[in-house]
Amino acid sequence: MSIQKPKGTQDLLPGEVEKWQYVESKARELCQRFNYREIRTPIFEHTELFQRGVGETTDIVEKEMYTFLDKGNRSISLRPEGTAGVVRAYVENKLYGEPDVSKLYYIGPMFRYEQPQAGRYRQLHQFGVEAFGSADPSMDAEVIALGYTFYSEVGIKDVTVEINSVGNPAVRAVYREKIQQFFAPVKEKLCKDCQSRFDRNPMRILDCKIDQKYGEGAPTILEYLDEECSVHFQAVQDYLKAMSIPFRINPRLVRGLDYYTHTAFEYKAAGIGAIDTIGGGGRYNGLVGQIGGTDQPGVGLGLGLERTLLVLQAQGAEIPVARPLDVYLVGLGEQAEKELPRLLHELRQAGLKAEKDYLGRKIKAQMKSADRYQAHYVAILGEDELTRGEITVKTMATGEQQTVKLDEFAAIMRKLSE
RNA sequence: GCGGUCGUGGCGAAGGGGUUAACGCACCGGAUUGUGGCUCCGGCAUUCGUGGGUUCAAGUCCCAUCGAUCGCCCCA
Repeated sequence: MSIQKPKGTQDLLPGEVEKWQYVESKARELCQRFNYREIRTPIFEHTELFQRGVGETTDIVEKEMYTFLDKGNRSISLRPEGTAGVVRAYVENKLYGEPDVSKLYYIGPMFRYEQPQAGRYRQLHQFGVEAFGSADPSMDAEVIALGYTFYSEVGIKDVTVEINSVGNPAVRAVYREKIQQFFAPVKEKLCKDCQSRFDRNPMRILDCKIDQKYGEGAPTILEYLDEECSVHFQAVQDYLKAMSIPFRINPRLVRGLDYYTHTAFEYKAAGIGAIDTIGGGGRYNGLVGQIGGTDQPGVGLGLGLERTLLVLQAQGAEIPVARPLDVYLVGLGEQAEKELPRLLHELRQAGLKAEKDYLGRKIKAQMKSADRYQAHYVAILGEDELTRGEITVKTMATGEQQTVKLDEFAAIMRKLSE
């Protein structure tokens, strides 16, 4: 058996890759309008960054990282998400010293060692933004709006925005205790997943499909928000309403990363089997300080590009693919064929998309090939034309033919193709 | 990490122990000495993911392994 791609990875072949280019260009163009600038950070980092940043007890760090020792015996991990690396770069390059907030975006691969399924890969791609330096709720709202705008401009219909406040560490500690108290009496009746959630992440029990009935009437974190948290959360909502970004409050929304404070949000859409989350993010006010910088507030999001494309496909969206050929060159006879590379190059220099045969096939097969490429014109150079210094140009749609001077060929083709 | 289903040509897909591995699409050649899309004719898997086993005989049964796919935990 020949070598295969590693489990959970994909080859993006021509025909598919154009869709990625389309989505990526939409993201870049959007970021420009929102005044976010691109940042490119390494695909691998010191493992410690993710342990400290993402959180030691998260699933991502506990069981999903690609970690290895390099030849210098350093523990290195492929990045499982984008925020930690960007925060590290922000701190290391002292971007907090800039006169304004830092608004950054990235597009690139992330790696998680998981069992693949619909919409889940070991190498996945995210488009993300991070905004540092402002704790203002208008920043949260802007980031949420940016993600929503991305989905709608890329052509996805029916994206649901869910938001929640996860408070601050003090609020969460209190709430965690309350929720454990609430579930303690029925702990033995919960499904086995929820029994383990009880200690690890009790808020998740509320999310469980099996134990819905036990969750009824459970306290929500919103009831325990302190003054500051609840004012912030209300302001985010007000801004979203003012921007006409539809959203719904989901007090049970919990994210899988430890660093979130205040606002947490997710984008959901149907069409990828059992998975409905296509992107998410939130505010992370303690993170920059934890990574070692002077403490700076931040808010960001990460959107899954595979999931974006899958939902687009499920919705039957048409994504522009390859553009047809302007000219296909056919040569008949040795002498004429020798002229083709030069003519082809002239066409291309004139800005045209042009092609010829490289397999020594007969004219019939070459015409067929031109047809497959949806060539607008086929230019045929035979011995007759060559001796007269001319070339025959056939308009494929009509079948009409004309003869043009060889030395005016590229210029004429350019005019015809305008 | 766990569970279900599946693995036959470039693609889709029949065949479910008996020995030339259907068919469709695509592709290549010809009918048409220098012209595409339609039609007709012809060609195109020493081999059924890989390894081992059962059998006189194995795509076909058994085991293992790898992969795909879907789901669980969790997430993009």
